[in-house]
Amino acid sequence: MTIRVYNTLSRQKEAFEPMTPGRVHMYVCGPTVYDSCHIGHARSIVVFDVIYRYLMLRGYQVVYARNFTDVDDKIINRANELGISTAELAERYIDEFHADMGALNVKRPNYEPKATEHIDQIIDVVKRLIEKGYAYVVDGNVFFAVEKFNSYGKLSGRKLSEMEAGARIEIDKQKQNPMDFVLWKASKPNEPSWESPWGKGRPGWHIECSAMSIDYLGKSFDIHGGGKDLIFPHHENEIAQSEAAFGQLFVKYWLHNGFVNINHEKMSKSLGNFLMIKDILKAYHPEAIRLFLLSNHYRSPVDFNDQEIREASSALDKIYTLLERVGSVLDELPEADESGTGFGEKGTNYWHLFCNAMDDDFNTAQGIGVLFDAVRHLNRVLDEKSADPSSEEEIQAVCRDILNMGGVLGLLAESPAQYFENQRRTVLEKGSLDSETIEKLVKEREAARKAKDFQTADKIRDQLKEMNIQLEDRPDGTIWRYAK
RNA sequence: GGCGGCAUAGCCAAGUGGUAAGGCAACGGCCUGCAAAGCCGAUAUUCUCCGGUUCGAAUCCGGAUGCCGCCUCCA
Repeated sequence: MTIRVYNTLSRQKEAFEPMTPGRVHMYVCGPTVYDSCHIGHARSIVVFDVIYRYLMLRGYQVVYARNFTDVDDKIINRANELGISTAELAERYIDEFHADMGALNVKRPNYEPKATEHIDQIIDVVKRLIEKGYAYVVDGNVFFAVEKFNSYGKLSGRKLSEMEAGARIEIDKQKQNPMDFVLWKASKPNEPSWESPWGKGRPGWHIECSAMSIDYLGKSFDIHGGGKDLIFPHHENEIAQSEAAFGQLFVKYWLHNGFVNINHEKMSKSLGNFLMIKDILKAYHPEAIRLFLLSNHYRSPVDFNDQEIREASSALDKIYTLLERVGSVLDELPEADESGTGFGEKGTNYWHLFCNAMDDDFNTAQGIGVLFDAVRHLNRVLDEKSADPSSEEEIQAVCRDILNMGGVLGLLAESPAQYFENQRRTVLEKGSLDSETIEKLVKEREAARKAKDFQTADKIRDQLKEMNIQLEDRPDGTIWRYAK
């Protein structure tokens, strides 16, 4: 089985064949650290996190780099507003980013380079572009001359002539062509700046990604990812710079994720509807957010709203409920197999179906369908277990599959006990009840039931239900959980 | 104006030529003192509409309608 990926460059799915067999070098555009991360960032990062996990599981040795843009206009403006340095501002939001991503169970890339720590490499690329005649200097600014690069527009499918016709950008008189973009920006007073052959300045936005990806992954590498909005101009310009400077293919596969809308509207500053990750995490389990984000194919747009995220939460409950059931039957849950060999013969049919889905352009939505098929299968086996104690092996195998799928998706990282305990704690924090009161009521009801006083028992249950507490009578006692 | 995408049950969603996955919700049955959880079942004769290609189309082609994105900082 080969993995097939949709390549923005060719506008079709292609067989995935890394440049070096067995090794994958990938780069994803990370955030500009001037503000908190929103759900849109989360999608991009979670999607590529899953791709990263899956490639490793398929046995590839993956080198993954994701940058921080820590110097640009927005950062400078924000730092000035707050009266702190750009470095302090960047550090603050990098820390926050790591906290958010940690909560979302995102694996750290091998490298997380910052633009400001790669000024030498950036200057080096700019120099090279000037030497080769692709760039020109005007008053301490260095611009890339798009007309000199023949295949400019190949990623976004635009032609220079057409773009000029429709261009509504303010024309910069320093530019030879309105579409030329800045590689090195002369600094104004009181702006962070670095010495360069063209005077004090700072890097343009696009050049950092070229310089850093090349530095960590090579002049040609396999996968470059990011949000769809980065196709033009950011990635188009990265290609132009990199290929002009080094005369070789920059990136083999370009992958772009779709947007997150909020209540059917685009997230935008004018609407003020940015949903920050840290705020969503206050109300919902991080894995519910992941499950929600991965329920649609990564290239499609997805709409974030209360109903959707609640549904994802219910779906996640269903999986953890199953794991809890398994835990009550087996001595311990099987270990997920993250060694990368789990792909071979060990898995059952569910695991292979899941891999088939993932092989098809990382179709997590389909994969999640397989996951739920496995959940239903296992619930059925558990229902019938009393009649057939020899089913333990099957339970082990399917459960391991479920945990393996969870491992790829970055889900099911908690034990069921932890998961439900956290959920109960959240309910208690929100509500006016404390666990002692609940336990007391549960005991009273238990006593009433024993005395066959079902009227009283049901009254207590209804009373708790009104406070979003659902009772569940099990053979080994009554438990309570959050009622959706 | 240029480029691109999408339209599948009440909602979300997978499915790119072989006869409609999965989740949530609701309904019937099993289980239960009753519930809950879980399982089983029935739910789209049909995939926005109109044409065409084909033995066969949600899937390919043409057209229509509707919605959305990018072209400006943006994941």
